[in-house]
Amino acid sequence: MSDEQTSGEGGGTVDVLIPLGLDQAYSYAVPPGLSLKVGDVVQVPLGPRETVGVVWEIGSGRGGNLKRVSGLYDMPPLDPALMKLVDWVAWYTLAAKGSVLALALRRPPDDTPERPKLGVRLAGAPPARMTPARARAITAAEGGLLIAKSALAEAASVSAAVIDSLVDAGTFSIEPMPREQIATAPDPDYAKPELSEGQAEVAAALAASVKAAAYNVTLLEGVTGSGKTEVYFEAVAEAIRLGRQSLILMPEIALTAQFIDRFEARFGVKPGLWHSAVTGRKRERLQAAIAGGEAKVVAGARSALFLPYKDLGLIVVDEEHEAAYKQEDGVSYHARDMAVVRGKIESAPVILASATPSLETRVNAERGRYTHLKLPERFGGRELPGLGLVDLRRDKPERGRWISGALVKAIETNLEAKEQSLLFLNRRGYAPLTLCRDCGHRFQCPNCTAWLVDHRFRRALVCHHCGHVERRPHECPACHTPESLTACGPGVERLAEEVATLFPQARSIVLSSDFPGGTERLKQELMAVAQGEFDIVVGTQLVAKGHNFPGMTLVGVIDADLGLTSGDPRAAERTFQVLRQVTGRAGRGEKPGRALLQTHDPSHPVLTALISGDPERFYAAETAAREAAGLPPFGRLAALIVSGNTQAEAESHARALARSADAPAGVMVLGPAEAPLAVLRGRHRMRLIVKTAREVNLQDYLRSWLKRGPKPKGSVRVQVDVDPQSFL
DNA sequence: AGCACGCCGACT
DNA sequence: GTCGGCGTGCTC
Repeated sequence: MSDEQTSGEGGGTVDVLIPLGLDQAYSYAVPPGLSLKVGDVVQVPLGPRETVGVVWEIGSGRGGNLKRVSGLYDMPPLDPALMKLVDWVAWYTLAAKGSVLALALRRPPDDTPERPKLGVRLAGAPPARMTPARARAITAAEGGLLIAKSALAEAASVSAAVIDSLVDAGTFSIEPMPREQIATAPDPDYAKPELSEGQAEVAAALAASVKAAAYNVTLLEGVTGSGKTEVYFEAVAEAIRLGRQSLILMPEIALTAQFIDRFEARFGVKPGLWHSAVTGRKRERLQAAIAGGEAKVVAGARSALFLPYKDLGLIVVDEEHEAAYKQEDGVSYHARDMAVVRGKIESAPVILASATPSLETRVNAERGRYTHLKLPERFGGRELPGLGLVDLRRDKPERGRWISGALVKAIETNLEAKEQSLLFLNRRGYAPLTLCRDCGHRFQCPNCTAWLVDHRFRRALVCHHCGHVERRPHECPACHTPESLTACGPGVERLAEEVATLFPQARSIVLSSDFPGGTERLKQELMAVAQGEFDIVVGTQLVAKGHNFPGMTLVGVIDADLGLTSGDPRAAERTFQVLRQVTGRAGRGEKPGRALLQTHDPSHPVLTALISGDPERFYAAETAAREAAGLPPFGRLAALIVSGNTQAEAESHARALARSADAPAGVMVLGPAEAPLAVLRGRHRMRLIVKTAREVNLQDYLRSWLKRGPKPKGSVRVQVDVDPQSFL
């Protein structure tokens, strides 16, 4: 009888969860001779075909005519902790259990033998006939090291054929490459950093929590340059010393060469890297190394959360406030919150690192759910930039100009001192609105409610919301007056025009995601800026993070009010974060920096808090403003995304929820502005803010609502946006 | 995820 | 008249 609970013998039944959009595990009969336990990966018939699945439960199978389990895969069973995570994430996100399992389940191993990569080595005499290409290849191969053929071809900028010919000539020998080391042990004492007293203290506290091997969450807050990474690396080092695994989660874009270099400099080897571009065999081998416990440190994007760690001793979520942690298609989850849940399940400490923590994380810290550690100083004793406001109501640029007198002066001073300036305007294109001088016609997107943005360089009007593009006509489409169209408001392109007029002698550049020539060129230009090749940089959000510009001593924010009035309940928070980041670009090198923010509302709490340098003030002001506006307080918010085939349909579903008799209090319907991707795919979404009383179990409520609700034509998906741990 | 069923537009 | 578009539903 007790055997029934631990294993499904021949004649019994098992419930198998299949990694598809199914919410229930299906029951199958266990064939004679097979013994199955929970977590086993099996093959089962599903409809006309065979599928992989995981034994989720034993013996609760309904009677009747069940299909049989076809077989057991020769692979390690799913870890109970991972199963628990799948159950929890499915419950929390209201996603089908099977879809969540799909995130966690490894593909059954590919049993075709791995073909070793071939490498070449300089081994013989030069060929009888020497050509420039051959000479380059030979030079590149000097030193007698074994080099992958493709890498050598790339390095010598020759084709693979040249290398092949040199192999035939006997100049190169061809040998199988040794398997790339995927899990070389990092050395916790490879290069210990020099930490300030304050940093060492925080590092010691983090290391202690790793040693304690218990769940707890620490918010590690420190401005850019305060040494956050160095400090959490000490926690990672401690985990390595204990022989346990660490996961460093980061936004996909942050998995850069810079981070890897820093890791390698600290630990002597690269971390295991997990992101969407790691595919095929490499992915399989890394998974195996993680499951086997050989991979000690994994740095990965959000999907790394569902990897089968053997002995997870630490989770770090770098840049915890980043929106990239939100998965919006398929299973909709916030990786930071799920990381906390995984930490809880695995009894591992979790570190949330950020220079600009999100409000919900602050709330959790304030309530004592998270420990709050701060790194106040910048590393090397560098000072934070001085911040100042320019009141545009007094210092008003002339019509069609956007740079105030005070800012012009500051730029001039900087130019004379041969120091760099950054003008920040978070608006791509030339002008955000185009209208007809004659009849007042405004160019609006045919799909959305957004204005079309004038992109002069591309000679087009573009909707930044859904991607719609049209030609900029020469006459007004409404009144047909020729050449009557006029640009309203500034974008970075227009600002660059003004810079060229005001400072014709300065070397300037515009950097935005529209940069002609793509990401590669953009990277080169960022490098050029860092090397001081430009005097004035005009840029969007893109310049706010990542690259360090040591020569940048002035940051001018053209419109600090931008984004404060957008109706999005998180607008103020995002503005605060981006302004803090971009003003932090000033004075990262030898010389101190300063930042000037142009505003029409100098007493705005976001700006006064920013100027004060104390983020807590922003948080306090934001909380008060919310209360005054009748918005639900932080920590009691969740967002529900309702989608339908049309916006009207989605809206009506959303209203139906808001109206239903037992709905949680304070449901608000917001516009679809936060879901540009969904709009791109032709699906309109609504975002609801749901306020709950503490007693309401939001997930269970929504789940039941979805079951009995007005069966929508489209799909209803739920993303819980804030308040991750209230039901933990 | 696949695969079947089912109801409206341009074609041998 | 049908071929086929993909929306919807089902799989123990």
